[in-house]
Amino acid sequence: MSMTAGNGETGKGRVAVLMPLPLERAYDYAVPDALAEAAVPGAFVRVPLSGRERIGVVWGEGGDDVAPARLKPLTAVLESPPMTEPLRQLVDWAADYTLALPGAVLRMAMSVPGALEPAPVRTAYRPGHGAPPRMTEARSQVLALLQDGPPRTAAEIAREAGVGAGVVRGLAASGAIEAVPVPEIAAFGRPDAGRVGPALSEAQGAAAAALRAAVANESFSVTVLDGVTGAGKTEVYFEAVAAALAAGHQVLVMLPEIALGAQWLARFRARFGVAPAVWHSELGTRQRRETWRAVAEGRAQVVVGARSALWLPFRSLGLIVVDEEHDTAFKQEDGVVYHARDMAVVRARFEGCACALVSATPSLESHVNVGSGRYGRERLPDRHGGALLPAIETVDLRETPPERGAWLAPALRAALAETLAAGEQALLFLNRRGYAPLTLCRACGHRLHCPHCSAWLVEHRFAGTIECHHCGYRRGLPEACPACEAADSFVACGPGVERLAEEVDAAFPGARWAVLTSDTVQGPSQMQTLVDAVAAREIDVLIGTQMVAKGHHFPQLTLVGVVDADLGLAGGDMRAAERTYQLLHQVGGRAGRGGRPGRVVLQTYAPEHPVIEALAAGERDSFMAREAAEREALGLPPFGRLAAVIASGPGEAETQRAAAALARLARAEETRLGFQVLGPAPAPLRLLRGRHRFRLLFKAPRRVLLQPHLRRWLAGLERSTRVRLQVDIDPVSFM
DNA sequence: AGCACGCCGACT
DNA sequence: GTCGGCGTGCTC
Repeated sequence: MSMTAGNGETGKGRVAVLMPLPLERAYDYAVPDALAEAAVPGAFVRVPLSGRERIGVVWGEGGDDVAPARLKPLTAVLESPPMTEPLRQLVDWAADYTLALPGAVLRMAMSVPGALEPAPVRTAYRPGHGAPPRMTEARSQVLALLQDGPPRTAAEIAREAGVGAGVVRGLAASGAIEAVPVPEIAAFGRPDAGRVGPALSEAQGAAAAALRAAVANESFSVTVLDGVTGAGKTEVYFEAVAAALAAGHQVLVMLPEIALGAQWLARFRARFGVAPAVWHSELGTRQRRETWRAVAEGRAQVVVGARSALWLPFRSLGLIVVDEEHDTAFKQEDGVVYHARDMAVVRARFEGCACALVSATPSLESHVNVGSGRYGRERLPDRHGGALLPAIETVDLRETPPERGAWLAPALRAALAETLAAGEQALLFLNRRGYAPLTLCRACGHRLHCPHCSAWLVEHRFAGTIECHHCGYRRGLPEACPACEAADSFVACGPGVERLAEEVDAAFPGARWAVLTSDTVQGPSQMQTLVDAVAAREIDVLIGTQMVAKGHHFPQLTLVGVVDADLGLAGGDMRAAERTYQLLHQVGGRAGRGGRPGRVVLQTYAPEHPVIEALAAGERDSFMAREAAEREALGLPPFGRLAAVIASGPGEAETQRAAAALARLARAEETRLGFQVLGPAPAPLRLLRGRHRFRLLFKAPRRVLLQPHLRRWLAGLERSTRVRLQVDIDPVSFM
């Protein structure tokens, strides 16, 4: 039930209401006297907007620029707990920082259909007083089921008793079971903070104590928890989770979606006795609604989720954990462009709580923040439980190349043979989906490219298709070359995971292999099936893209072969080296757990590259220091500021004109402001989904803020309305 | 985001 | 002569 305005009562007050719509600002509404008390800042309210009712949030005092006569009154204040001040501050801050419309940011914090309506009432059944005219096997099963346990819905009864829906209907009609309304309130187990955790090593104990102290402070702090894969970081931050729970606070744990699997949940359950609430893109509407409500009402105490969990309506956060902190999946690239790790730190600041950034390979940003003293750091030096770190070898492909038409060099083949002979498991890592990255016509050299993007089509031989990896375009491999009409003339160039599987199959007959990519594994449940198959030793060789690198542990795996260690370095953006280091380190971390020493073989054409040398020597800190020095010299983040603007539109010329016009506006003030404007240049993906794209890059010293000027220029820019301008503050991708 | 208003092609 | 395409503009 919600409070509703009585007839014609109009109070004198007015409030600003922000709506989850792409509007420039909050709109003012009159507050009827009857609602004055309930319409506090943060309250969810129902308001009229262009003839429809909308739900918005009271954002503050109204202004005086809209004439009182034009104001419409609030129609209702909803029962839902008001949005807390820290979350409202975060919405404002994020909109200001990313140049997004505040309403667009607010949408992320309340885009849960139905969550603000009263909990729907479902019809459940319990044993009634009547007796069915005729007793059947199915009917007695239903009655027996309902004798114990709570009332259940018709669908639940049918499923649990293994009977048809008609049986339930018949019993209800006869009065043998009785309908009762049950509000839809999902139960979330209370994690037991008092349970005794696993024994911690000395280093773990020290790190856990530091994190517990940070939580106990009940004030903003950021701690980087830095430890190699298998060092037991999760158990350490679980201690901080326990401390926050014991103090009566909620906890948010953010993970890249792909790492949010059964393994993590099982560890949580082992520590706290129940499963946490989970939040990710695959959640159904009902679960979303129930979880959102449970978080807002404080019934869900720990939420583990992907980046969108950042916007959940926690009442009282005591700790935010960002696990795999370095992962670029935390950067949202469409809609509101933001980095969930950075935004998590900001939320912790507004909430006045502790934040832990967890990684085996912390981002350069975190390294620098530790160095400057802004963040604390706890290190875990060793693999917990005595497992040895893997030995890393490099194979110089210039000296010992694979056979023609093969992609595994002799050394890696030999290592694979040894591993298989020993009855152990191996992982081959290649960050390329499909059969081959490029398919061309042997007769005329024509390359198959996407009709909507400036990208090659990738052959997926297992599926019998060619696909664009950027827009989802897909078709069968043509019989004849579209250019010269030669038949059966296509030839695959370069390796993809499918081609690798073919090679493994030919070289090691009888070896059981599986390919793990986003094509073969669609969601958490399929991932779990595969992880279980590996654990059950039903698979000898796992062949995968970066999906294998994250979050899943394969205890029997003793060999990791990186087929093309140079792959990530080719693009050459400022984070290429850092990212490659993180990815390969993480892949290597899959090897040799559970007591067996692991072995990592890196195939490379550039063994002298700093990334490869650092990986082979295990010299992470000096590598990161070098990277930092390089970025500092160039004035790049985190030492300087960077913003990218992508202009995109259906027409190439008008798109370029808009980008050029923005560059002109900015260049007029370049010197005065200390900016550097680069571009416009065609984006690496110059055509995406039928839109032409041009990039501009704005660089500034750290002390200069880019946003106010960008905002000014964008507002004054004359352009075709077909051209969209997307701002990306602190860009991660340079495509 | 919706939804209405407003000017140019293929239908009864 | 109309129905309907979606470009443009507005919502307190």
